[in-house]
Amino acid sequence: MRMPSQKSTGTLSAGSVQAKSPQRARGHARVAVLLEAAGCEFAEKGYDGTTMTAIAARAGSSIGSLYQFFPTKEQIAGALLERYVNMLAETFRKLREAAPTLDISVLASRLTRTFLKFRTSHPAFAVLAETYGTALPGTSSIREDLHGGIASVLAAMAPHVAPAEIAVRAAVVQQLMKAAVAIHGDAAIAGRKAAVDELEGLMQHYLRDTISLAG
Amino acid sequence: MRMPSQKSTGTLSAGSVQAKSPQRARGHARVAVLLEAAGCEFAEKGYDGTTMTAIAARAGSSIGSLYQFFPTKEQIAGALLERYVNMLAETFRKLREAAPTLDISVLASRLTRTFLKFRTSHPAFAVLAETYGTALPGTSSIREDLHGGIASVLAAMAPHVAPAEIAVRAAVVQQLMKAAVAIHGDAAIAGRKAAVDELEGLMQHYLRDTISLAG
Amino acid sequence: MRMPSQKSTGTLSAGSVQAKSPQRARGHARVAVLLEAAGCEFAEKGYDGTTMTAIAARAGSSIGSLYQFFPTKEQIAGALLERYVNMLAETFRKLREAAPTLDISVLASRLTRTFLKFRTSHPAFAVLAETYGTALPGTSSIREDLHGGIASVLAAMAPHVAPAEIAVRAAVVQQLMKAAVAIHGDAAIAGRKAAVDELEGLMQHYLRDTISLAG
Amino acid sequence: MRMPSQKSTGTLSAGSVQAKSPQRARGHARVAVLLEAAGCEFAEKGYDGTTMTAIAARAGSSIGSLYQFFPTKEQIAGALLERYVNMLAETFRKLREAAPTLDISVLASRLTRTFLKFRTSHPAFAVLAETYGTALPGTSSIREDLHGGIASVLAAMAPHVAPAEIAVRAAVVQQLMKAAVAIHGDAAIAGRKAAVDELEGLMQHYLRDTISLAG
DNA sequence: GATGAATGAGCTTTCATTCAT
DNA sequence: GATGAATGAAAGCTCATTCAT
Repeated sequence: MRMPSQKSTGTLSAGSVQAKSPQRARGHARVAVLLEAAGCEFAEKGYDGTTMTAIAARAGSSIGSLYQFFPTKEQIAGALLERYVNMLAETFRKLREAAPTLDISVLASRLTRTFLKFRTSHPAFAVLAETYGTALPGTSSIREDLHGGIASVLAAMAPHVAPAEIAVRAAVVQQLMKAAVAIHGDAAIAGRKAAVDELEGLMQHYLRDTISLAG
Repeated sequence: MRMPSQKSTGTLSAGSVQAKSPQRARGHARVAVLLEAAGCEFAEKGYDGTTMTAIAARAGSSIGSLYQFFPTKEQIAGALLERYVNMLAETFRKLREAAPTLDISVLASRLTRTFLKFRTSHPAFAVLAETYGTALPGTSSIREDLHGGIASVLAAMAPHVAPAEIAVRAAVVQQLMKAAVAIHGDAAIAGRKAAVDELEGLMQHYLRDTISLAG
Repeated sequence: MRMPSQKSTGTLSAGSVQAKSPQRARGHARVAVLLEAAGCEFAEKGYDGTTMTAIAARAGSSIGSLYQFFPTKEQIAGALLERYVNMLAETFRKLREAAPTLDISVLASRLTRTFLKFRTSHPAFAVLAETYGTALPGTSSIREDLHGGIASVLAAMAPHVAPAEIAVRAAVVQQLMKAAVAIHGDAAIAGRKAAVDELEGLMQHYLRDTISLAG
Repeated sequence: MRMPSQKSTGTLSAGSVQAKSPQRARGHARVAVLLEAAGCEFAEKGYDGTTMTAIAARAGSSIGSLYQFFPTKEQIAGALLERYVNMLAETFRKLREAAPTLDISVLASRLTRTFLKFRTSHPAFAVLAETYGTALPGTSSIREDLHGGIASVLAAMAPHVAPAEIAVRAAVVQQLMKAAVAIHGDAAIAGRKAAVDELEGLMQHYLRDTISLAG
């Protein structure tokens, strides 16, 4: 494992992850291709197993071009993760808006499946969240972002429940979502479809229980 | 990530992982110290971040000595993992024996907490399970071992339920256990203790539901 | 210019420059060869122009071997410089002991020529002293070491002169010595031999002037 | 140290260093800004430590713009050096004209201090002179230019002394001037002001000695 | 068996220089 | 002419593994 010379804070402060943003059309296109390639590499080889050379090669770029936009391996991971986090935030925003009108069974299904779909179509997310998920204590992390998104959905679903309680419940829901992903991704399980359904049922049960809480 | 020149199979064939079982007491002691050191390093630095040199140094041995017992980095991880798996198997064996006489609430608590304790006292397990958890398709993995252990406990708890159904339920229980660990380990969550309790309640609910299944 | 990741203090604290000192006969031999090769490379190409690869190649070693004993380029330079500083210190020690009995003209000659000989037979010294000579403010540097050596000789020569005055005179003598080296090394000067003699005369004049100071 | 792919001669052929003399005022201004920026960078980071990108950025230009005026890094150094050499030549010219009417003590002071001032206000000069000072044998160098300037002053001061002798004396004076700079720049020396005064005294002594030579 | 030295492929990163718009 | 993207050789450094004593 190689570390960049300039020690980073260990945080992925969404916003200014890229050191040098492209100023020409060609640059923007190149950045997109590079991020795409990086996503594939991270998904296939893991963070440490991915080399900058491989990313550049997969993107059809030279190594120098890669470094023009992403001066460290950490930063390309950060840019990718930022993108994913934004997508997830958007997803949760929509879910939150729809939550008040949704049947609990539908909401449970959405919570279980949406994340599952996301992870399936963006396999690098798991790798990067794992690598950068455990940020330094006191730092905002992906886990917290997710937790906040889920909490907002739960709050929309059960507006009378106290925020502190919502926070606890959101943490549990978050883990149920991860559990669904894990089961889905585990090829070894014969009845994994059935298992995901079970988890959805558990989610439904838990959501109903949450709603039934006194304000 | 550094790879040995002669490509390995990538599998951790549990059983005969150690290349040379030490015949003498000296050897046994050395192996124990080395594994202990490796466990600490893996837990602190991750698999890729751990170097053979660091393991040897931490164990007070020379690099040559380390290689005498564990010819590759993979094998030292394998030996450690094997050890952990055996400990877990033993835990599940005891739980299985006790299961028929245990109250569901107690069993739910045991399932939730035992794994949690184990992961806390053996932090390297998570790292190694993560690294070698997703083995090549068709290979026996830690996940399967765990799954089997849990299934045996569930079978002892609910003998009348069909094996196929037990397998599905075991997968879900396994994820609930992981969820408990994740929540416990996440320092950012304020009410993490409450969240673990919630999960335990969910576990209990799920176990009761499992027992209530028709045979 | 490439910088080591672990920022150094910028100081060459003589004593613990090498990270890993050899513990076997073969190691000692290798270290000697490596230092010799490094000296040649630094002398020929300058500090920045010298590559670790080139040093290893010149020493007939692999790059890994070089890094086993000198983990950074800075450290190999430091080890070399330390060696040179020790040699110079020894030279000045001898000169200091002889100073009381020496004729001024002889001492002037010694001061002028000895340094000149040293620089000629250790051409890397100039390069390294130049590179590391300007240490951070408040840090002991080669220049200071030299200054101290010269001051001790002057003090032995003129024991009645105040230390503060000696310090000033030593600084001037030091520059006269450097001047001799510079002239000697400058091939473009036709009468460089004559010029060195002139400088020696100047040195003699200055030493006499120093002795004639009131205590 | 990075070298261009097409090997250069390594020489700084003073005179036509700039590849494209700007025809317009805009260009002249741009060149001045670029040289100014380059001077700062060289002074702060050294020759190898300075990057073309950094120069362009400091000048508020793009890298492409920089290369339009200075096709290589070497050439920008050359242009800067040429400028410095011209300034020094001018200084010496004035000094030579004034020399016949000047008191020796004043001349000694001028020689000692002028160079000192120059180096202080143009810190990049030292860096570049160091880097390109040791040119290939047979090439005109900064040292020679300086030497010539000093010799002309000495010749004006002591017209009856033979040119060969003047050359030797000029070399010594040149080193005394450098010595003054070195002492002045060395912050570690407590009594550096006193030391510079000493050197000035030595210079005076030497100039008088030069004048007293038989023709 | 124990030890430390040796090896070298491969990694991240830099930067002078060239190109296309 | 001005700008920023593209290029790739080369540098410092790491570390799993092998060897010799």
